[in-house]
Amino acid sequence: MSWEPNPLEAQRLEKLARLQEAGIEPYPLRAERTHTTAAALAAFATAGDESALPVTVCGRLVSMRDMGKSIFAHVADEHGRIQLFLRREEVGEESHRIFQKLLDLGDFVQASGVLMRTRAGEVSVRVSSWRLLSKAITPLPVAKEQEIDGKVVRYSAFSDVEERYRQRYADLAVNPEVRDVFRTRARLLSAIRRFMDDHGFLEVETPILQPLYGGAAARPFTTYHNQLKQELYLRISFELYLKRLLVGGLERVYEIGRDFRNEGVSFKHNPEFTQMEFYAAYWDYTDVMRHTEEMLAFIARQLTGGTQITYQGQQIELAPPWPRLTMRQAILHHTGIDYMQYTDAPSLAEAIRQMGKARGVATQTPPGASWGKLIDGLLGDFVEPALIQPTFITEYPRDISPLAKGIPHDPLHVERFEFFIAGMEMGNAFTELNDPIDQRRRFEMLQETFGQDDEERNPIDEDYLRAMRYGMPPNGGFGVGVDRLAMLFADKTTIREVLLFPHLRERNT
RNA sequence: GGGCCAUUAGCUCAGCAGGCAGAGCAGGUGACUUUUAAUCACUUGGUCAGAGGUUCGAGUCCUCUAUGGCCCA
Repeated sequence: MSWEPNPLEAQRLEKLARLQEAGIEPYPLRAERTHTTAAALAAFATAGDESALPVTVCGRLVSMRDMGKSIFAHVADEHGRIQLFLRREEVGEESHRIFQKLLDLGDFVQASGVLMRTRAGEVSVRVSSWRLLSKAITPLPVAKEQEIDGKVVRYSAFSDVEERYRQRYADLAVNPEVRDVFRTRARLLSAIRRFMDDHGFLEVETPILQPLYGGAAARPFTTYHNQLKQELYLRISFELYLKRLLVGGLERVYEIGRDFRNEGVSFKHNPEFTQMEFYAAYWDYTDVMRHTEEMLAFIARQLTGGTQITYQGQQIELAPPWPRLTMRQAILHHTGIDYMQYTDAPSLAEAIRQMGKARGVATQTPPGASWGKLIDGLLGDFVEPALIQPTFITEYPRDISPLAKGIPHDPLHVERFEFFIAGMEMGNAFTELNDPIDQRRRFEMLQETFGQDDEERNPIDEDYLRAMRYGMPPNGGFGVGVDRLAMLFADKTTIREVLLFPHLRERNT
């Protein structure tokens, strides 16, 4: 796709040429700045109105009011904006003329002068000299702002969702609150790291390109290494590599990184997403639960100062302990079905259909769905949306949990939990299976139970089984969707709002 | 995968009963010696998402396609 300047861009290219004719380099090598806009305003507040404090500020021109012999303009930098007050007699005829005629909103400038307060009361830089730092050719969708009772009201803001995602740079440039979302996200990541590091976990990085995929029920992206002549997969989880590290004697490990799943895109799914997984030797899933609730409370305190957050108008209390409910209790409570009365898939599917009919609600009983998948479906449809306050759902069906340790004397369940906040599944954890013989059996069972295209069916990873045969300490493992946590803490309802560059379908224009 | 809705100027949006494509902001020209959504005067700007159809005539009605949003699966 090549670029054909539109009329507005052509005008600016013309101005660019005239700037160059006037001997002005529109993209100079260096800039100088003594104060950010926020620092300048703070310094003025300290120094007082009569201080005539000299400053040099840099930023984008975001407003301009030409009064003839003087010009008022605002420059915005990352954290704020400040007004420039530019007078012809102070900067000189030519400089004034160039500012007036050849600058545009969106241009980066550097301005030096002393701080003063205008008649209208706004702290401003009384400009004695200025320089162009970067000429903007394409006009930003600049909106006008007005401050009403200390709140910034923006008019005609850039708000087309599709364009905001496709041109996130423009979105970030003109919608400062979008920048805040990603600051929140960064603080979330840093809080997670601090918490894990403080609890003796080692941060590691394992392969993204894998010869075999595994550790989750998902379809992978496939790629190819030309020189090795080898098919490779983008990882769908970190699990099997992190657990190899426990075999190697690293007792507490975690990884934060990208997983890739070749599946649908929705308000809570992006083909690549960020996951945090950890594994701790000598822990079981109850230890993991304790760690989980403490971690979330820690994150909340780091981000907000307290453990209570507001999500979409709902108060959510993250302080431990969180309620724990077995899968069986949860399903019974929300659907009236005690699935232990139907311990095979056909009878459970029938019970679900009956319940749906009786309640007049849609149910999902796809043919061939295993017992565990049916239960998981009930959880997603009837329980998950109701779990607004943080909740652990425990004791998952064995047939959908091939990497979790069974519960003694219970052939149908394993020591696993998922946790839910704001009606969203946030993470998944279990007492990890460390018996290599049982693990092989479980893998083989999946091969028999699930069809070739079923997402539950992963290839058998013989190298992983070999690692297990060397002896793996008992351990607890955990995975959390970082994007969903970011949604929670940024109070956003779609994953795209917390991803800088969310995946969108290609557009052929 | 299915249903509904949307797509009009750089941005935000009108336009419906089929009859000359509009507004505000941004842009241009000019005025203005402290304005702040500055103001005032004049003014430029469009493949009405794309393709096809109905019609004397389509931004408006129909079909298909593309992209996005919401709901369902």
